[in-house]
Amino acid sequence: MATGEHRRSQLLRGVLDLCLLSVIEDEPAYGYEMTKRLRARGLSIVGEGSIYPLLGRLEREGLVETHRAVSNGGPPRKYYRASDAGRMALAAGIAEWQTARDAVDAVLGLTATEVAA
Amino acid sequence: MATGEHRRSQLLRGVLDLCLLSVIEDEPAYGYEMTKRLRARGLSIVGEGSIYPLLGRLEREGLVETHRAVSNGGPPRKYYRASDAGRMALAAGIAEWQTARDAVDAVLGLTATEVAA
DNA sequence: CGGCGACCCTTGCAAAGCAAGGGAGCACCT
DNA sequence: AGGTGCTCCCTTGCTTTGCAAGGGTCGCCG
Repeated sequence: MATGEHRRSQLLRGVLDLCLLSVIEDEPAYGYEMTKRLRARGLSIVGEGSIYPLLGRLEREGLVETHRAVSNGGPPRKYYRASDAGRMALAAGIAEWQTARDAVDAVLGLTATEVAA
Repeated sequence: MATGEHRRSQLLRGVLDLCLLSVIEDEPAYGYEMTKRLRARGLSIVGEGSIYPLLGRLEREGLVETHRAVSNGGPPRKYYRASDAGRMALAAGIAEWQTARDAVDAVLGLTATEVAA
């Protein structure tokens, strides 16, 4: 089913970074855990391969700060937390998302009232 | 720069084809006009270069049917209309979109029990 | 003492939107 | 009659971005 799984990946384009920022804004986390959090909140298809490069980019752009801490069983964890710039970028990104989302809803004829089924 | 206009392009990933299908489901249209319709409904950044390749793919996949008709001033218009498969794909795609949209909203903390705008 | 699970990271890949470019037919103006 | 401009169609390369696959470290349990 390329039509199903695959489209969902495309839909995450341009939002995944926001999701990551949002998740660590609540409280810092390490990569492995972020995938679990995302999964728990409904984004079920996000794997590690997707977020580590992204996390690296966010760090490079100064949107997140990192620090290391040991774990009880495994290599040291790398914790990520949102920086001030990260929070601002998140807020801006959320605004963009809302705008785009509403526009798409409008085009698709989903303008309110009707939910599911 | 990259943060504003650019992100919006990314957000359209995987939805543009649905938007096109939706627009021509209302009533058939030719490419040039679709961009206007999308623009009128809030998707302001969609250019011709984006939709013609996409339209070609939709036709190749049998989701749209086409026919030619003369215009009063210009080359013959190529009209596109949704096929049965196209309507089904649209319905399926809309469902995917809703799911993904809700998940993203949840992660971004926009769940907020209906702001009822 | 060897394997397993938690945890980190990198390298290719493919999809998809966009900018830019190019062309044809018709009407109107000069 | 000839030029100019609008409508309309289509193609080629580029870039971004998420994903699959693969590999590595560390500590604990069997």
